[in-house]
Amino acid sequence: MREATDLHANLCQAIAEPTRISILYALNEKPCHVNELVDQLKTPQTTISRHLKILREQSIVETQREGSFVFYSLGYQRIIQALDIMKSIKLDIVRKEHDLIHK
Amino acid sequence: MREATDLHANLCQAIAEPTRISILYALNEKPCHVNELVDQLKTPQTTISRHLKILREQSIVETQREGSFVFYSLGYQRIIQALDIMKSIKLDIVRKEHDLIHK
DNA sequence: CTCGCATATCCGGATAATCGAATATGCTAA
DNA sequence: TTAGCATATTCGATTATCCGGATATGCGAG
Repeated sequence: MREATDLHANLCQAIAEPTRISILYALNEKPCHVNELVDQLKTPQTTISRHLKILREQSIVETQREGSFVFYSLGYQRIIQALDIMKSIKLDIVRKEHDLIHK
Repeated sequence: MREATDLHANLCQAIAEPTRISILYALNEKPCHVNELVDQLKTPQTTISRHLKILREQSIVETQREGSFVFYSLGYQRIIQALDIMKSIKLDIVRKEHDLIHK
């Protein structure tokens, strides 16, 4: 199952980057065009477009042209469920570390 | 929330690698010591230990010494839930691609 | 067609991840 | 103590990832 695991890892890899995580949560609120993401995340357009390309290549997001704008939206809403689980685990870990330090 | 997102991404990053995914699924079956993983995954011991270190640093796995062996186990079982969601999404994507090709 | 905005790609350079052999450390038993 | 197995770390080399400025492409308005 090497190959399947590689594909699995590729998908995980695609969401394992701070800017891309922010993009996914933003798109979960509502579909956006590129410049909305640029403004919202205060990140250069070049950088946003590069990350969007990575998400597109993994089919995590979908695009729809509307005039000169390109709207992005989540292809699979349950990617947010997976991210939320990871977030809650991280929260548990941080809390546990904090408790250890403070006796 | 840049910092929180970075931590979130670090955790995601730690699970986004084929060998580490295989290790996590193996540990989900049962706790193992290092050489069991080496045999099971047919991967050099150096490589396994390096990946285990990364998982340890993120508190994803826990260790317990027993004599000269070190047993590893999952620190948070729900990491498997997150991985399963990602796997099911990947499966959907692959199926969709397949359907497109075969009309 | 041309202009201008929206978006995508190209480029070079910096940083980080991966590998496995070699080597070090830790523990047990004799 | 020493021998030997289990595990961890160091090393150098390779490969991947990231950044953002510069630039290219796509589309609508005029």
